[in-house]
Amino acid sequence: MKKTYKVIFHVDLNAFFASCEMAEDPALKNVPLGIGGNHERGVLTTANYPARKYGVHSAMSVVEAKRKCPHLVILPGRHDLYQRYSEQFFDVLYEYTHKIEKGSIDEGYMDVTHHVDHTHPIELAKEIQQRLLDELDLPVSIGIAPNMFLAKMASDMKKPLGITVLRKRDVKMKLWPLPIEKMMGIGKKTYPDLKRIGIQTIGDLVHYEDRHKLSIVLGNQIDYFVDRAHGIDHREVDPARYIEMKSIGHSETYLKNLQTYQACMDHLYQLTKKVVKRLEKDQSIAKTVTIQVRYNDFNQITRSHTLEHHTNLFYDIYAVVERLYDENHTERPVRLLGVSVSGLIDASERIDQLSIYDVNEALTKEEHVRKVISGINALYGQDLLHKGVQDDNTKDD
DNA sequence: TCTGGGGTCCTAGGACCC
DNA sequence: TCTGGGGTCCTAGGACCC
Repeated sequence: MKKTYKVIFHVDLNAFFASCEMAEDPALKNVPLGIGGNHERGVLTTANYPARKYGVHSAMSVVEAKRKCPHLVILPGRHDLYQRYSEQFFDVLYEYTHKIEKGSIDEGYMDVTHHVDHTHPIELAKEIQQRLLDELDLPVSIGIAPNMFLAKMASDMKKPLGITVLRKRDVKMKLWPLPIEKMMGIGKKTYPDLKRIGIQTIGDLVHYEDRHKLSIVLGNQIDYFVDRAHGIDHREVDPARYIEMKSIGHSETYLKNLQTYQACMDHLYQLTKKVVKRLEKDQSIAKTVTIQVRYNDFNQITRSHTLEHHTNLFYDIYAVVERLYDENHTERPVRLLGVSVSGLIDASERIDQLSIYDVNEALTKEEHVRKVISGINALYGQDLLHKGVQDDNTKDD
């Protein structure tokens, strides 16, 4: 018989980056630990639970955290290590089902509807939690609910090492009393607006009568949020989501603001190198190049340019970065620079684009000519190499 | 609280095409 | 020619999440 409801787990690694470091070095387990850049402009990405006792938490500036907890140990963060742990974490989950949607590096949704035919959901959650602790030394909280939204809200209710069930009939007692800013999707901009019109809790949102006033704050997301507040969420756990990366970027905040054009270009060059390295590693090619410039007053601009064809060649991408910066350079001190690429596709798809020609010859010729021509592209802002190709097959309407 | 770095998604206007 | 309607792509900014 077909079930009329689903059983969704949201599995959330507790203090993930810190937990990885503690798994690697158990001596860190009982000391307050934060992960982040240990300098004046540093911010913590994670704090372990001993550190949280001092009021230290993620997104807190390192200066502030040290004030609250002078003996806080701060480690710089090793993303490759965390990536490996994350993969092992998901490998354990995949042993139970492949209907898993990654939420981020440290959380995922599992649709275990069919698995719980023969195991009680709570027993299954306990088993998964214990295994992750035994095998990887990683603590998780698990939310159990009939949909993704409620599972997510549930996993947040008890940390660390919590298991929380949130059924439809629990919504009134467990969800509605929560402050509105705890709701997924309500951030620090929307929260004050909701408060201003008298909404403090998720329950207040459910019972709000002036729909017009509410729509001014929530726009056309209004139905989305009201549904969620009722505990309604029809999304399916979608394993394909978030598997394919949509953009790759690097950015840096500088200890001292950059004052000169040359200093900015030097850093943009390095950032572009990092981005291209990752493009190559992922075997992807990109179509749009974006730079980000944040000034000392925290105002920021983004400027982007879309190429006529996808590429992962350094000289192609850097030529665009250089031109975008040239066009937007000012005397204002620069706090942060960023380079990112988007419109990513698999590198093998480029061959498909050229398949009407002799593939091998077209590719080698292209690789060769592009390096030479990218400088000219930078000057004229167009892709000269492909202009001729394009003109042959566009006029057809 | 003087505010990182990795991302995703949405909106809105303009260009351009049919 | 005094003015449309639908669709897609590009660009810039912004909100949000971990």
